[in-house]
Amino acid sequence: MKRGKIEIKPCTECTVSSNGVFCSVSEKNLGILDQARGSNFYKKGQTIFYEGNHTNGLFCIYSGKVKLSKLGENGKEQIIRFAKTGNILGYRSLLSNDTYHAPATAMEDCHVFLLSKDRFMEILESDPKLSMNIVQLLSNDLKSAEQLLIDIAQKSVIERISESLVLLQKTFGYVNGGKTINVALTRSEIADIAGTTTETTIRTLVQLDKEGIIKLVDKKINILDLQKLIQRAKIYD
Amino acid sequence: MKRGKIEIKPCTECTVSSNGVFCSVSEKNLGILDQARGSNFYKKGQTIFYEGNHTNGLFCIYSGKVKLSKLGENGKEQIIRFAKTGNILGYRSLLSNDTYHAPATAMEDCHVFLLSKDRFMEILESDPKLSMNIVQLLSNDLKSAEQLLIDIAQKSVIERISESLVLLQKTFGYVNGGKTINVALTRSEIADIAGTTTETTIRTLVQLDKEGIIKLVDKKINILDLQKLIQRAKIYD
DNA sequence: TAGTTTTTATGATATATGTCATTTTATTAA
DNA sequence: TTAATAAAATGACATATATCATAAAAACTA
Repeated sequence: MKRGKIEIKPCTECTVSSNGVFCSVSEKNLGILDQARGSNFYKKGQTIFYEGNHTNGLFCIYSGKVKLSKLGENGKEQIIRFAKTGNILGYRSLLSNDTYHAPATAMEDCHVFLLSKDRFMEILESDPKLSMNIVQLLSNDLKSAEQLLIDIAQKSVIERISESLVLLQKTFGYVNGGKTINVALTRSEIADIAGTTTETTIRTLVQLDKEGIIKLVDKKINILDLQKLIQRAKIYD
Repeated sequence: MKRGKIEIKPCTECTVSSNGVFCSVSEKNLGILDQARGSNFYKKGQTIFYEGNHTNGLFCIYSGKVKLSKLGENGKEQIIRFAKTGNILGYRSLLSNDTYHAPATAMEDCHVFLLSKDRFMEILESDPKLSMNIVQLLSNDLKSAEQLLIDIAQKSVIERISESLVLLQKTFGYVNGGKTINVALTRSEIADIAGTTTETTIRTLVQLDKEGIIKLVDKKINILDLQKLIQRAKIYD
């Protein structure tokens, strides 16, 4: 963990995102954030918080990619959201005074800041712009969750898999401007986004490959025809 | 529509709920609400707002029951939430400056107050307690939506139908302390909660009836053994 | 009250997707 | 580099649930 190599900027000089919830916060409050924040590293595969743990603060991703999932009664995982550099985590549970209900797992090595609940609430109360940002964040999450709900309830597997790929490309983009989706996932994890099994996911990806819509190269997924993929996903918006 | 018979109290004397979002609002702001509110009646089956319509305000249910659904690409409906006396509607779209994404339909005759967006935002900005309530409301909605998502993705039909019945009983209670769920729904609507078809819903309800867990009397559904129903739904929380 | 429409009920059948088993291919560790 | 482990791929088969068809009952409505 060559921590010394990573240059970590203070919150007051943060440039990781242009539309994060803290972007509109005052210089003074950013200073408070700096003093209050703790810093954690997580290796790929590590759990950032466990389902059922009591909420102790807010996480802010400085680098890396995170998946938020939820475990069904049978133990099967459902991925409900992704988070990347500049995003915050844990606010849902924190704000409804709840235990965490969706375990977060590092999809690659992550550098994450932790802000205590008390300190966050303090800044939140003194900054109406921030609370408006949080409201918008929650609204958008709710909108996505409802959309995912209806997709899983009503779409076929190939539509859901296609949609999952579109979501991944929208969220993480391409590897330096190419056609390769900029995130590494196993087939089983893709299954956990689309709400299906690993085998069915493999078969479906192979089918999309044969149709010339995507190209599978090892674990990399290239999107050859995004328009067709969106069509296959029956996304109209 | 014997409107004269219904006694409508001003917001300052509102007693319809003890935990509504406006319950903690100051007397002064309640007065403003009174002056600002418009009043609408909707007959059973009428749509309160349509998907895609531009957001013009916030709805507050004075009496009646409402279902919020979402239409899939194939036109099939998925019910995502219910609202009843004291609940508010339309805040999700309003707060993310969006068109409505979930049409709301009156499940019985409804009396609904309408508050303009501007006036609501005005009160919201002047009342930190209110904005905190809204944050909590959104958090809870998000939690439920994620739960419903994983249920529909992973549970079997009988589990989902059982869970839907438990939800209905929790939300609307029993008809005067008895065993009859205090809401009238068609089998097709129950299917739209559980994310299945009308036929499968009918068969499943008959099965639960045969098992002695519920008792179907015309359109009324009686819950004979709530504990067993919860077990059947695989609800553990 | 009779007639029309909607809802509930039930059977027969189809099918998408899950499950289980096995092989091949990658990835990781020793 | 080899061994060990994990992931991907593919086939055979099972099954839950959808779909289609029809009938019976209930709820409107003229």
